[in-house]
Amino acid sequence: MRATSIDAYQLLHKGAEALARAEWQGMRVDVEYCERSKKKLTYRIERVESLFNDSELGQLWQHAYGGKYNPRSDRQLGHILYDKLALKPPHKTESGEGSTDEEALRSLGIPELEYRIKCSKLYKIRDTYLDAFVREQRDGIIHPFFNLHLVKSYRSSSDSPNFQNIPEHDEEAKRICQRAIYPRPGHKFINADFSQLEVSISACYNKDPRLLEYLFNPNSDMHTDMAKYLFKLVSLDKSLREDAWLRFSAKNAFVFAEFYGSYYEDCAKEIARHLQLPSSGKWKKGKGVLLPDGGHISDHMISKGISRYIDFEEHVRRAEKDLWEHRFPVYAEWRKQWYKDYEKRGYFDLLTGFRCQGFYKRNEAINLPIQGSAFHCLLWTFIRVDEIMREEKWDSRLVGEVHDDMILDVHPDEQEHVEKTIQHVVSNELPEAWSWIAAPLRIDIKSGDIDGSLYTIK
DNA sequence: GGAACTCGCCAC
DNA sequence: AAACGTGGCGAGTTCC
Repeated sequence: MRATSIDAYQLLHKGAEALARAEWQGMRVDVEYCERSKKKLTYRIERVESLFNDSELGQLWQHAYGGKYNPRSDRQLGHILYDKLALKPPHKTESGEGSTDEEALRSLGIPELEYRIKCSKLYKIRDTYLDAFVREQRDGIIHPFFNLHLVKSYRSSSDSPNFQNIPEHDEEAKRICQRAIYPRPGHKFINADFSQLEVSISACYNKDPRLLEYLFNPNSDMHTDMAKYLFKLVSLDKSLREDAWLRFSAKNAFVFAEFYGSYYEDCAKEIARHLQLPSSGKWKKGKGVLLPDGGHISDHMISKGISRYIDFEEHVRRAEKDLWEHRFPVYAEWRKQWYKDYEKRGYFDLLTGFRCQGFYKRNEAINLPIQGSAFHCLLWTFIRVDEIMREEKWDSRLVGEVHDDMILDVHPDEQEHVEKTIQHVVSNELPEAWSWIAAPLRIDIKSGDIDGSLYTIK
């Protein structure tokens, strides 16, 4: 890829400078806390690991490997489970070996494997995150790098330490890791993230009227609508925990998967996994996740005539057809034409002024411009906020970025002004600078406590 | 003893 | 034919 305009070149040049200033600023690490937590984790690991070692499976493994026994080795575990005990692997890895990931171990139904799963999670927190924070900090400050020259899709990446993969979804991992990072004394973190940025950007490329309608109407919600179709529901209230889960499945295992180029067989399998229903054979009553009325999803699906997995797969096939033929036909046509044009010309152009030339697989050619341009919106905003920050001599600082999300270390007295400035840049300056932006861009701002860690942001 | 590989898992 | 896109990184393992 290369920049095809001065503006595009400037975006990367100024972006690199603005990100370098954020790197220079850095974030405080509570080193003492990290060391305490690492010790605690080590104790917990020892305890859980010894429970595993004493279990039947642990004993068998130790006898098989003797002095070479290593409870952290996936390969040894795979050999014990799938060769020695001749269990059937629930699924295989890329290279065709029996998988030993969490899901595979779970579905084997061997209780002591829960100890092994727990240990892996604790090791991950200790060795990937806390270790890196301590190793990378200088005088109590980490300076994560934000790179603009490494990623195929012209997003950014981060390393040393990687600020872009700090746990967010696993509550325990999130708490332990995010409590290590602090703003400057007397300051607080704020988090400004674009809501559904990639969907908005895809609409800028495909101009699908139905997609734009969803984006312009804040009361509509395509994931709720899709969930109703997929699960044959008359109504769905996403404020209810059970319904929210169905919406989550429709969104991530179907809508986004399809948008990224997946197909109905894989989507059906993934949705079944979300629902905790088998991906083969007949579906029995009283199985799977619960519905708000207290019943099981399997009962509901059976009552709607879907009593076998293959019936469900067929239903998802219809949903896929419905998605592309009725809901978003213009989007579907754009994908077809976009790839056809790329095959003919050997390159494609991003709306942000970059030309991508070379070999791209179909899904890459379709996804890359969307991912890239979405990140470029973040970068443009980051540069502009950085510029205003310096012009107006803020005490507040930009400190990081996670693809569609900016992190600032702000002085409480400036918070209101900082937030207003960001909103102004996104809703006024950015659409004015880039007239191709055809969908509304919204940014949500969350705030941490004064002297509070990343974990306090909400 | 380091490079390169696989596997698994964290993020968007 | 492929079949969900983009990364970083740690541990274990194998190759040279």
